[in-house]
Amino acid sequence: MYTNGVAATSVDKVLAACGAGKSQMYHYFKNKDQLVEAVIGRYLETILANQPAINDLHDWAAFDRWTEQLLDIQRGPQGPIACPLGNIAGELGDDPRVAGLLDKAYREWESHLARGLIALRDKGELAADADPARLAQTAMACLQGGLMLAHIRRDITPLADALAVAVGHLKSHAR
Amino acid sequence: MYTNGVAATSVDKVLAACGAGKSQMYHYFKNKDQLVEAVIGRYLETILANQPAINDLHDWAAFDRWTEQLLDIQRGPQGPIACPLGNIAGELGDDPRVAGLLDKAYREWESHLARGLIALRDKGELAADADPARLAQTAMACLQGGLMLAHIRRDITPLADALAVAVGHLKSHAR
DNA sequence: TCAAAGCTGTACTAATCAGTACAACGACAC
DNA sequence: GTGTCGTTGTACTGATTAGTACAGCTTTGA
Repeated sequence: MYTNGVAATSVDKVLAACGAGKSQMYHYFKNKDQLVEAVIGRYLETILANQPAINDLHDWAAFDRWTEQLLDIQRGPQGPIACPLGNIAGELGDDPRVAGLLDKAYREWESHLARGLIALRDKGELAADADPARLAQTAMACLQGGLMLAHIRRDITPLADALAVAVGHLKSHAR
Repeated sequence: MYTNGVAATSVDKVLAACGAGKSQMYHYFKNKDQLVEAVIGRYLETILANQPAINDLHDWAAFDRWTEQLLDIQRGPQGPIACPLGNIAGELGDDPRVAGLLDKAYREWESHLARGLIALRDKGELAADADPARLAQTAMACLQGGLMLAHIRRDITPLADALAVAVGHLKSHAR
């Protein structure tokens, strides 16, 4: 589903790939939509597991370490890879049900950034009137766009620049 | 295709929607892939036609008018809408052929921004060592991510903030 | 030991898919 | 008029789709 899209990935292909029978699929999932729902959940888990630095945003330098970790993932052998959630968003974002799930997933992702920003605010290193959730949302927008362009271009530069702009924007609220 | 994705939109549905027969489709297009190719071209035309302000980026204030125009589109009755090119990128971006077409389309889009930046540089209002193409690319990344989040959230804020950050970044190179 | 409940393999259906075959249509040159 | 070429409608094919039916398997609990 990540590589070829959700619609182009039939249930039969999924089952063949994992060596399971059809009765298993329809025993554990009501239909393909519910499978996709589980896939979205798995995407978020994988994404967060791949960027552990997002859990240690205790100072401003940690944000730089986080972006460096993101860039390192994208420097892999197969070139820049797309964000799985972004892929789903493009294909199924008009479906209100899927949009809701994606919204939740992104908010969870952003909450890690917001947590770091709140810690900085509590330490007096972020302006008291700064809005951590909104700042995190803006950073996520830059990250997502950078990922998408980097994937399409097979070039990490758009992501690197977008992340630099995003973190620069966060730091512009530093105290 | 824009609403439901490419794979979920059968050739038969397209033909039914426009009242054409199958022989017409396969007379003018070799196969569905070529139809998709034409759709991508049409997407770019529509996108550029919807933001005429991108052709008049003669001073810094014009960049603000351009972002305001983008936001006005998204303030429409049906809420924030996704970028058609971004949708295709999510579903088919792993296909090298499609990725190339999207890359070309985005470069064409960005070239309008770069043209404005070059004009500013020639007037001495942009730093001489600034890279217009790269700045345009970064702005596009922010724009794309903002569009995607705004669409998923049914809220224009992520796009507004991302655009503000993008133009702020451009202006940070002003002379 | 036995029955119930949970689990799985295989075969199937009806619908839909992209693409083809082919006859017939229209305009236009001569 | 007539033949040619570009165009179109309709019917079709074989493959694939999501989902179901059902029999048989395994585990569990008493």
